[in-house]
Amino acid sequence: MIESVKKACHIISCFSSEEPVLGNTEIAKKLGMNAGTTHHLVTTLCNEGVLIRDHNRRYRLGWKLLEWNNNVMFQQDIYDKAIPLVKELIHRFVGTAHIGMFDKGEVVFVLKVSSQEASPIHTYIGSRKPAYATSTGKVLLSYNSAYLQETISRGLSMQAPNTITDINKLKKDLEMVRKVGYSVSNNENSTGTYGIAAPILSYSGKTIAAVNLVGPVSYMQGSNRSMIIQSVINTAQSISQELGYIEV
Amino acid sequence: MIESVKKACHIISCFSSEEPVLGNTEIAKKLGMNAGTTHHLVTTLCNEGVLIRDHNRRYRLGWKLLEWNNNVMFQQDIYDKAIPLVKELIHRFVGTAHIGMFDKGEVVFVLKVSSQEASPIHTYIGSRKPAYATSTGKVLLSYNSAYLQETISRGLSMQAPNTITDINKLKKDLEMVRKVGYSVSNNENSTGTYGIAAPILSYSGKTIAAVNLVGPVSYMQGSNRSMIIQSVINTAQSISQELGYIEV
DNA sequence: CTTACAATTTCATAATGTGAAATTATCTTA
DNA sequence: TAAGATAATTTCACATTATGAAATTGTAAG
Repeated sequence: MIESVKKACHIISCFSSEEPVLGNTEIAKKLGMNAGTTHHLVTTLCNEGVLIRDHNRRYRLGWKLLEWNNNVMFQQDIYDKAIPLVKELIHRFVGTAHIGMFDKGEVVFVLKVSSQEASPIHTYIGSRKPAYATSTGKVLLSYNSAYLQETISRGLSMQAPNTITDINKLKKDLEMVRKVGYSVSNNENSTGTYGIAAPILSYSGKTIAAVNLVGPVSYMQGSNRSMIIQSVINTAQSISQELGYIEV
Repeated sequence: MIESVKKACHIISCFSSEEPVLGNTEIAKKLGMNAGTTHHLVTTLCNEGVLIRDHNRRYRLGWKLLEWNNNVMFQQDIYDKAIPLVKELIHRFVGTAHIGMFDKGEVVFVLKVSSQEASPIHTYIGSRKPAYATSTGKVLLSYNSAYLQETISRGLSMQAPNTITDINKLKKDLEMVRKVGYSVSNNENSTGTYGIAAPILSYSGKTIAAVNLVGPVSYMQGSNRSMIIQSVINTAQSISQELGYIEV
């Protein structure tokens, strides 16, 4: 555990959409660090292109991160192969599709695509939601008890009217997900939205990600609900096959 | 200059689309570092979520980078304001539009949007090209002599049939760019493509970025060439105005 | 011009990262 | 399946390096 590297990471994490520009002392205060130390770290990060220094001697995130990010994308085998398949989904129906992966009790969205007419959804690539409160998350939990354990240990809290906050109820729900092969999130994560998700399997048959389609409750529960479910499952299966998974 | 942070950055930069997965010793060799030291750094980066460790104990880039990246995006004032304007451009014409900014002798593309029917262009968000060989780059060079100096000092080399490799020729070209207010790259950067770029100015009137439209030589030089030029210039001006620049 | 606050630099000291070597794990090949 | 080869990980003494208090310089506001 190398302290200075850890600190450097924390410094980068200080920046957000709310606070895109920070001064040296601001950073130091936020992290409870000495201003001199902070300054050394910040200067190093500037030299590496990770931060950029203003003419006002304030700091912002730099280009290096864009470069790194692209490599995260490429690295995700799943990514390239999934894009066209997910796009098909949003052309067939109106809504927003995500691919989510599990990390530390949460779902991280690694892909987001919306139909032109879709109502806006508050997610973005890289953003996170509690696993137990999302359709993608519940798929991932239902196929991996270690994930479930990790999630439960962090506690369940109300996110929207129907969030499942009872552990036994959650386990029942996940059992059902395993049985039917898809998960549903109805007003569990944000009010008014309804998601349907299905598992993406790696070549080895392990559930490594989930695709979903999210839309307004009324639309998703409407006449083509069963068609949507089938399509989401099909998309997930196609992606799995692209990844080399062979159905038994 | 904090060594361990510098090293950590270099480790992250080791990963690329060609080598998305690396082992500890591979990294160490690539950077000429001790394997033990590398291991400590890599472990720290894993704990921070910047890297992910395989079940084979090999490493890939992690989620943290996605999170950070999103903040780079948000932070770019230019970004939010520019997207709708650039989209207009690619709806009017067929092609790929970029916004590029200068960094260390190169253009970094911070935005890329293509028309549905556009032929693929080998760029992506975060990718780089030599400044002297691209339309966006030449705009940035023509308004900033420090940029030009930096670029020249790194040398000019052939990128495509028409790349300008002579310093004086380049200077002449940049003079013209300043005069007409836009730049043209005709087979200078990749064979068969033609780009037209115009400057984006900040509130203070400084050229901070450039927009371009890229397409096949035949199309771009065709009947609506002058209309394209005018539109690119207009787009650039609209973005500048969005950023608070007031024309004198 | 003065005051106040933030950024930067300095420097002695303590803490921390370093790398050679040992150990353990994994993969290859016979 | 065992032996050999290669890679990952751990250990530890030492030297390097980061640390933070304080001094200095820079900047903004009144």
